[in-house]
Amino acid sequence: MTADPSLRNVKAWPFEEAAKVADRLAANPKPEGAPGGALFETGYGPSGLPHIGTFGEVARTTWVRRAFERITGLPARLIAFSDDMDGLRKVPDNVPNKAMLAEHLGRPLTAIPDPFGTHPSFGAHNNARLQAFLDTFGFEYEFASSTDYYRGGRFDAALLRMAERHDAVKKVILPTLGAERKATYSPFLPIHPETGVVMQVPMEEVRPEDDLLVWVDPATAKRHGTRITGGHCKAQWKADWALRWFALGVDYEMSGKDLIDSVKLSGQICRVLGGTPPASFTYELFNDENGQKISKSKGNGLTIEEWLRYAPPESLAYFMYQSPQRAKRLFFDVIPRAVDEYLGHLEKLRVQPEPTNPAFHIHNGSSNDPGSPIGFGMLLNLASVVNADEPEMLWGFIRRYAPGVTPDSSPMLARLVEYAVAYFRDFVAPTRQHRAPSTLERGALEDLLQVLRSLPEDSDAEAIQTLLYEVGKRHPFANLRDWFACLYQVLLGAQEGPRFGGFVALYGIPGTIGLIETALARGAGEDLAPREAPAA
RNA sequence: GAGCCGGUAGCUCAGUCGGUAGAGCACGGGACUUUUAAUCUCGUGGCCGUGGGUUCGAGUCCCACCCGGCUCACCA
Repeated sequence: MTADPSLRNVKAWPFEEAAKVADRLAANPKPEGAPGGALFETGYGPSGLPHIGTFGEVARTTWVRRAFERITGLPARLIAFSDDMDGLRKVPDNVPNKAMLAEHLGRPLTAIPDPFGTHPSFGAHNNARLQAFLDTFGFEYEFASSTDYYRGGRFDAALLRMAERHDAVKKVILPTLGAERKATYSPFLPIHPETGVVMQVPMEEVRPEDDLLVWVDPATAKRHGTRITGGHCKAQWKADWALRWFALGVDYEMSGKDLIDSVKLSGQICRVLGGTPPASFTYELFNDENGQKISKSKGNGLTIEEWLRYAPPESLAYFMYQSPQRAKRLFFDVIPRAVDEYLGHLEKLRVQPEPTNPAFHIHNGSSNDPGSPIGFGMLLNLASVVNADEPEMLWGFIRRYAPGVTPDSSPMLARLVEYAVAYFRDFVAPTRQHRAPSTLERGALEDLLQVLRSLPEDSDAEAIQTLLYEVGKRHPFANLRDWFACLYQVLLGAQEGPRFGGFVALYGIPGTIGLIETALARGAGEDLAPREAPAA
């Protein structure tokens, strides 16, 4: 890609961030022989599974990466770094074989059998889950395992440097700790040679010249000597981050605001080691619809599975693009708007690619996706109106609204129709209240039933509509509006609805007959099973 | 205690380089419709948290304060 330095002035945060990376790289050139270009990192905790925030972080980092490539014309790599050598602190509650895991507490995740039995270790299992997750979205990245890096010696030189400057490293961290933790703190966490546990103990001696850590097991009072290099110890969190930045030459890493202090302290340690910390970017965390924090126990907020059940991943990417440094509320109601705003930007991108356009970043520069001639908000309304429990119901109405539009000509619309139907099934249908018909209405419905039964199945909407009026007029409704209200409320469980002739034509005469029979049976006192409510 | 974000229409939010205040929803009128929905159209609605400062001019930049939310101070 050819460099376009003018892009660094584009008022879009990925370009602003990329300019920071370019400046950092210019001021801190890679050493001779090292791969050129910039290194971007995203990191993952050891025990958690990928979630909506994981998606956001990788998507956002990717946008900065691409912007960097456009500005500088230089290559850029993204490593997804898994801290899989970390000790297991507690047994997660969403896994099998908890008793087995409990026996391995404190050991590196890669040294613990996989409770699912599908991978060589628990760490390998989680790593595979992470990669599978990232792969479903087509992210480009290089996976990095902390354990592999430690054992493979990729951190050895940096570890020895940290040993040489052990006191200075401790001096960064100690002032931030309480008295209790201060007494036991060490940037080095040796792996216990007998138990395999990642030890949090003070170092008696740190001897870089001998590649040796000397420490005492508090449980046995036994002295141990552990090699610094080769994966026999790992670094404690903030030191570990700094070590990684220093050893790999990371140029850019973003993180949530909960890590502001860690970024600061790890940066200081990185400098103590003789490196320059990466350009950093702090994003805000998401809240629920009431502006409250999202907690798994409360179940508030929104999972990525929920989002992707009701809207395309591009709309989630767009949501993530928007104001990453503002605390945004993440709950169901933001989805339709995100979809429609995304569609708007997609349309503009197709016509004229502009680097300030969010869709420019989401689609890496351009797209010829024709988008959707109908907005998502409208589709959701329509789905409710026409009782769209099947895509074909929506398509029937779409064909009349936008003639010539088909799933082939508008693949995006075809996807949105599926999402709208899912929305209707999960959120609208369960709220429908089918009331029983009055005596008057019962008579009219029975009349309609006879009429429909004698009607050809391919009767068109207008013909059916005419018959509906005739049936309504045959019965003493105060006005015809009441007749149609009866149809919506008794047959569909809704207060309002579509022109009923059109509905019957699409829903099918046999289907409509079924609706009426069900309603009459309900009115006769039969106890029908309520529609099953979805898990919200 | 330290730090981050926010406060703009009834609600949810946008507001670019400082230049007459915007959208969606809601509400009201109209069109379409064989008196029914979606849809389309027009409209009502603002001390831009408060006070100061810079400026010819501030929602926007600076300072102070008030209110709300979140995060970190154990681990990662």
